[in-house]
Order: sequence, then C-alpha cells, then structure tokens
Amino acid sequence: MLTSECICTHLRRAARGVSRHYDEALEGFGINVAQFSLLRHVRRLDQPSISSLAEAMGLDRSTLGRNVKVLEAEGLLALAEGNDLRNRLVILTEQGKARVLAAEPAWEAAQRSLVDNLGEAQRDELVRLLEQLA
Amino acid sequence: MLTSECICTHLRRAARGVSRHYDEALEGFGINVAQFSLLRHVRRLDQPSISSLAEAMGLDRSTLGRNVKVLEAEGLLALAEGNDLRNRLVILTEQGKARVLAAEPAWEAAQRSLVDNLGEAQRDELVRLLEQLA
DNA sequence: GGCGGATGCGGGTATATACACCTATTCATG
DNA sequence: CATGAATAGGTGTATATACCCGCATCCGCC
Repeated sequence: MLTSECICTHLRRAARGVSRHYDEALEGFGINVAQFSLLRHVRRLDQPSISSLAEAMGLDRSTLGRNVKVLEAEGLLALAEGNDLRNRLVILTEQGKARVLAAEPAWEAAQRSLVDNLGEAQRDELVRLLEQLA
Repeated sequence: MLTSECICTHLRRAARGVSRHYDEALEGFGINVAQFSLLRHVRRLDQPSISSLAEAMGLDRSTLGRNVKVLEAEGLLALAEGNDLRNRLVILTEQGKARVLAAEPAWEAAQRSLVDNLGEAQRDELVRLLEQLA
C-alpha cells in the first residue's frame, strides 16, 4: 500500500539512479552531473555570490562553497571579490564555459534517453511535481 | 522551456529539500531519514546480506557497508556471519527495532504534511513516476 | 582435487551534503 | 558615531555516496 512507503526514500533512490545515468553519460568530460549543474547555474546567473548561488540551487552555503572549490581547483570556476568586502562572486572561466559546451551534447543524450523512456507528458508532470515539492 | 531543464538537477534538488523536511521531523531521535530508511529496509528484509540490501536500496555495496557501520556503532544494527564465510547478515537489534518504532510517528507526521500539500492523487502519481525512473 | 571465474566485502580516495560555530563586514538605529 | 543585529563566508565534523582495487571464499568443470 502506498501509504506505508516513504516518499523521501523513493525520491532519494530515484535521484541516485538518475544521477548515475547522467554521470555515465558525462564520463570522459571530467565532471559529474552535480558539477555540470553547478557550472550551468553559474553561467545562467552570471557571477552570483556564493549565497545567492546556494539559494538558487537549494544547497547549504557551506556545501556550495566546497563544491565550488573543487571546480576552482580544476580551473573551471574562479572567485572574485564583489562590491562588498564580505561577499565573493563565482565566475565561470573560459575553460569552464568550454567544458560545459563540450559536455552539453552528452548531457542532452542522457536527458533524451530518459525522456524517451518516460514520454514528454510524464516528463512535464514529473518536473511539475518536483517543483511543487520544493 | 522544459526541454532545457535538467531532470536530474530537479530530482536532486527535490531529494535534498524533502530529506531536510524529514530530517527535521526525525530530529531528537538520533537518526536521519537515510538511516531511518535503512533500518526499515533491514526490518522488512529480515537479515539481508550487505549485497542484497544494497541491491534492494539501489545503493552501491560499499556505500551501504559504510552506512551500516555507522548504525552498528550506535547499536542499532549488528552483523552476523551467514552460511557462506564470505557474506555477512545485517541484523536489526532490539535497540534498532525500538528506535524505528519510536521514530515512526514523527516520520508519519512528516509524510502526512507532505501529502497534505500534494494531495493523494499527486502523491500516487509522483511515486509511480519515481518508480518508473528506477 | 585443482584451477579459473564468479561472488561478497572491506578499504582507499574523492565528491556531495548538512549543521554548528566562528570571523569579518555591513547596516540600522539610537 | 557607537553598538548590536544582520549578512557573507569559511572551517570542523559527520554522514552519504560512488568507483576502483584487492582479498577471501565459493563454485563449476575438468
């Protein structure tokens, strides 16, 4: 009976499995799906602060700071000082932009194979439900 | 446009957020939702091996072994030898059973507040979609 | 009975994630 | 302007997660 099933457990399991699917597709580009997502968020938000980026991604600030550090060491992200002496801006380097562009077709293939298996209507429904959860 | 959104990112974000919701509810019981789920799986499967438990949960074997170790140190799980000298059985201790029982009402409250916000039809739809992804 | 593949696990290493706490800076307000 | 609250980050610690590799054991087959 559905009532006895933990929705959170289902979500976590699905997130793990789907992450593996995308990670497999991204193999060879030197980034995993979490990093791919982080890079794309930075590209979209254009020099966000650590906090605003964390907020946008629904991540703890400290988590995001550490994730950024990994990509900074790879030369894909850089940190610059903002107006405020407190905050720092996350910047997508040229190398970072190139890496995202290079990986995007593989990401798209992974996404497509998933949507093929789901159908577009169910994909939309899934995304809608996930957004409602957040 | 939905096509440009990463389903995996959505899933991961939702999993994080919902996990936080359940973790909050489980605060005070000394376990988080991942551990709660692990304990319940052990209870349901009744002395599974590490591998079969990992398989059932969609987790890597080594991950599961480490997660078990944490709960073993807390006295909630124990490891026994199976028929085979290779495999080990994961056992829910009396303390572990008691902990799950104690935490279950809090888990249920968290689940209920989530379902209240979602509606039962959408809950069923969500679970169905998540299972289809796995 | 021995040998090669299969199976079950643990450990090394790395990233992802969160919370609690600390520091530095900024801001609001008296 | 001084002081306390609010804000931005970093660090310490702990768990979650995965992949790779190595070791022990088992099993099928000759």
